[in-house]
Amino acid sequence: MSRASDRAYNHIRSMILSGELQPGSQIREEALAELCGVSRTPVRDSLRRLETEMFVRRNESQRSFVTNWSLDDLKDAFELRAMLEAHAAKRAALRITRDQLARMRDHNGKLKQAIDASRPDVPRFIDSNRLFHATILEAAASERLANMLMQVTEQPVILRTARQYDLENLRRSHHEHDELLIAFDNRDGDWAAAVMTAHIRRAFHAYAEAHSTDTEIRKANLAA
Amino acid sequence: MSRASDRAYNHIRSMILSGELQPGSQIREEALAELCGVSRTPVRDSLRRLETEMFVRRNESQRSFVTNWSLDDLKDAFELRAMLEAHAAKRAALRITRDQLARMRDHNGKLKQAIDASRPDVPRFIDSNRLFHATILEAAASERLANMLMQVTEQPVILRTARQYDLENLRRSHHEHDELLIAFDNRDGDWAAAVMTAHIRRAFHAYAEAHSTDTEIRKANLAA
DNA sequence: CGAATGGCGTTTGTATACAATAAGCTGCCT
DNA sequence: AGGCAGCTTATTGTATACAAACGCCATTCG
Repeated sequence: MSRASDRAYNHIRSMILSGELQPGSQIREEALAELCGVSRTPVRDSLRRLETEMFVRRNESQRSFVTNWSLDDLKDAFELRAMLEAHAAKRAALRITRDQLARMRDHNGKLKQAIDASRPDVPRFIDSNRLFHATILEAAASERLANMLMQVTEQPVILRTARQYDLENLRRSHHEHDELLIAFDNRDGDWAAAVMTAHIRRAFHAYAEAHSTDTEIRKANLAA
Repeated sequence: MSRASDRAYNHIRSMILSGELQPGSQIREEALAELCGVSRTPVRDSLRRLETEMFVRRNESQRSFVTNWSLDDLKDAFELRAMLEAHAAKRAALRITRDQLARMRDHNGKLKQAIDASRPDVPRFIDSNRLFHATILEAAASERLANMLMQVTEQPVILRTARQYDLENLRRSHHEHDELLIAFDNRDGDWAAAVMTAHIRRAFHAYAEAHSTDTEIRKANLAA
């Protein structure tokens, strides 16, 4: 994508994710265009794209609004993600090359280093984690599957999820990755799929728990 | 969507599906705009949309081309579709209402009538089939899932698939739908998912067989 | 003779003006 | 007072002009 379009897309997306654009609020193309310093044309492109990614929705008369996520929506997205990633893992187990496997080991090694540092290095954890999963997707060798997973893997939500992991959860991730590697080594697709399902679903529950704590804290603050 | 955009989208899509725009050939926005009788703006929108649906792909320098499907690509799409529809069936089995169930029965009844006519009425079969599956999706109550399934359910491929079904395959579809209804009646999600998986995978193999026959006929014609 | 480079033509990207549509308001009628 | 009609304004849709990027071809230089 080109410069203005990219800028608009990233800008709008980050405004949504940061809460600068409130969930449920209306979005006007011209206002965004000014904020992004571009014309309406690339803004329109971005909105269409964000719409397919479900960050934005349009009402029956074509007005755009920031999507208001419910916990159920998130659960839905995670459920689909778990299914798709498990499928990817299964495919990957049957196709993965020595080189890809080596790279995955490397990523998981770096991930462990990030945890084992005196203070856990969360950004590094996140980056290694991303590369680890990206390699699986590469080994799965299905462009369609990759596209779909992108749609359901809201990087931002993931990111917030990881930030909220406690050390225990980070360690679990590392061990699950290790088990995945063994399953891959054995070319056992069903095993890989099962480990992956567990991996994603645990992540969701860790997120949901942190989220509900958040909500309770917020409620408490409001009550005070 | 609005008039010009709609027109462009449908026109381009049907030109791709009919083969009027050959797989692999480059697409120029202005040429399409003329063909559709609109300006480039709605054409661009349509191309972006068709790109996410994988009917069109763009090279690294933003030129657009009609996607050239391989049998493997189709297999991929069907595999994902089978997985997603099975998931939908499972969710539907746990949520479906009396009314939705009644409508499904009705659609499947009409489908049977279309088969039982003196000569099978394929368009009516296709329509009832579509409504049957749409009702499952409605009962599954996941907008995300519905969106994803749309992406992987190339109506046209489906349509050609159904056209190539022999009567035996149409009857099988009817019976599989019947079994799905029983699974739904029993609120047995796993049963429903299993039947659905079988249903979609059978459809794929029926298609692949017909397709390979086609290919052989074409080859024979070329050789002659 | 081959490879690099520069310019030209083609194609896409962006901005902007104008058209169409829908929402909201105002005032009138009941 | 309530609701509807018609107008006004806000917002999106479409067309078009211009800018930028890219590929292709020819020409030149090693």
